[in-house]
Amino acid sequence: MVRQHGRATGMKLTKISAIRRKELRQAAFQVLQQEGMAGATLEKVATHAGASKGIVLHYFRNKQELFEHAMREANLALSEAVSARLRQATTPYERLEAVIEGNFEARFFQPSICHAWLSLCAEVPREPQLARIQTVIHARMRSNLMSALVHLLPRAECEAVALSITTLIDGLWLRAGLQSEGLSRDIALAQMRDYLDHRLPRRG
Amino acid sequence: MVRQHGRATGMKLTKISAIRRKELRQAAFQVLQQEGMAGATLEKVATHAGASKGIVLHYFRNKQELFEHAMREANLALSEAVSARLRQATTPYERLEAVIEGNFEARFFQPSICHAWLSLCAEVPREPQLARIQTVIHARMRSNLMSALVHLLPRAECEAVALSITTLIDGLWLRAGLQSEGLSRDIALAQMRDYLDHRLPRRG
DNA sequence: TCAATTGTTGACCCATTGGTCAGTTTTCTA
DNA sequence: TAGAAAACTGACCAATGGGTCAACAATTGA
Repeated sequence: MVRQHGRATGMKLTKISAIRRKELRQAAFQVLQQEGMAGATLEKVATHAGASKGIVLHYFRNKQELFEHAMREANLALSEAVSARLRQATTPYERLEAVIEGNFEARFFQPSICHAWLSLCAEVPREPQLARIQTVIHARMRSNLMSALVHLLPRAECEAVALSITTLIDGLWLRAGLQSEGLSRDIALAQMRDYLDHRLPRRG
Repeated sequence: MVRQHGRATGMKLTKISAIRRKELRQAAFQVLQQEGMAGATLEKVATHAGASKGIVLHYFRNKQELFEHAMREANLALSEAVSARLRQATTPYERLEAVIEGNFEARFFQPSICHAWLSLCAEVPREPQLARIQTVIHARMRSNLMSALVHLLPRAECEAVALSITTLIDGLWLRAGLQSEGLSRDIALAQMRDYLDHRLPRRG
């Protein structure tokens, strides 16, 4: 809905405004992929979006706000991918798969994207806004997993397994961001399957 | 001559030179803990070590080299902790535990340290030196794990399990660096144990 | 003891960058 | 279609930070 998050004001939200903001958020994330947080300058973001530096600060209070929105935007895409898969899933196990496979879709699980993500994560401890977003992301991940796990495992184990799955996903993303050759999607998915096969009770 | 990069263990090494370098490496890592890579300026590192900016660049070519050494230093500590535990271990299972518990020793597994580590990781894709160090770290981790796993599992599964363990450790560190309250050591260790209990064949 | 080496400092340079602003162009609307 | 509002630009500013350098202090060793 954009409505540029709360910032109160009635905010008419001209079309152009919405479009430019989105362009800039995306440009910011793309620059992040190539340059990391250190090299992600306002000028580069502007250039990347085919605009001038001035306009970036016209739409975003400052650098932090820009990258905060970039993080939201990037997460939204991933989040929607998972939701879409979740909608197709009928059984608990399928819902588990939906969450996992959504997180490893080819268009997301790429070294440069993982790297951008890593850069954002590294800022989390010093940027309360980013921390909040991160919290939300983790909460949703947990919730998605739990809703499936409670039907597959004794209640007492669900929490731990949900955390393990999240941890594995994070760890694999980290690895993919670290190794330039990247960790292949197949290996990542195989890892996740291996975990589920051994941790979940046998089933048909 | 400084005999840079300690590697060639020749170790003539003026005393003062060796000491200063170590102080600076450590100061660099500490600043990283508090400020992240963005805020880790040469001036701050110098101040933190009770010296002037000039001296930092007297001992290290440039900022990259300084933080490269900081990463080496930090890793060395962790690495030695694992080695020490490994030396005490007799059975393969104990060796596994040594690696895991070494990676979660209380003095290492702290939010600020995990955070510093995260900051370093975020630079890896753009800093070939850091990438090399990271590669070495992963290689040693894998090797340590494999030497234990081959006695506990069919050969074909070892590689995957070693990767899973590494991934879990990385993921838990990441999480600890992200959440300010941090992930408690107990939970982290419980996670690892839970994984091993389900992935390794039953044993006495 | 006296040079030579090493350690150390602080001033200085320069490129970069986040952010401001005054003013110009485009778009919207009455 | 005029004028208000929004979009947009580029120049400018102040601060920061990496890196250089010349000079000074301490240490060493012959």
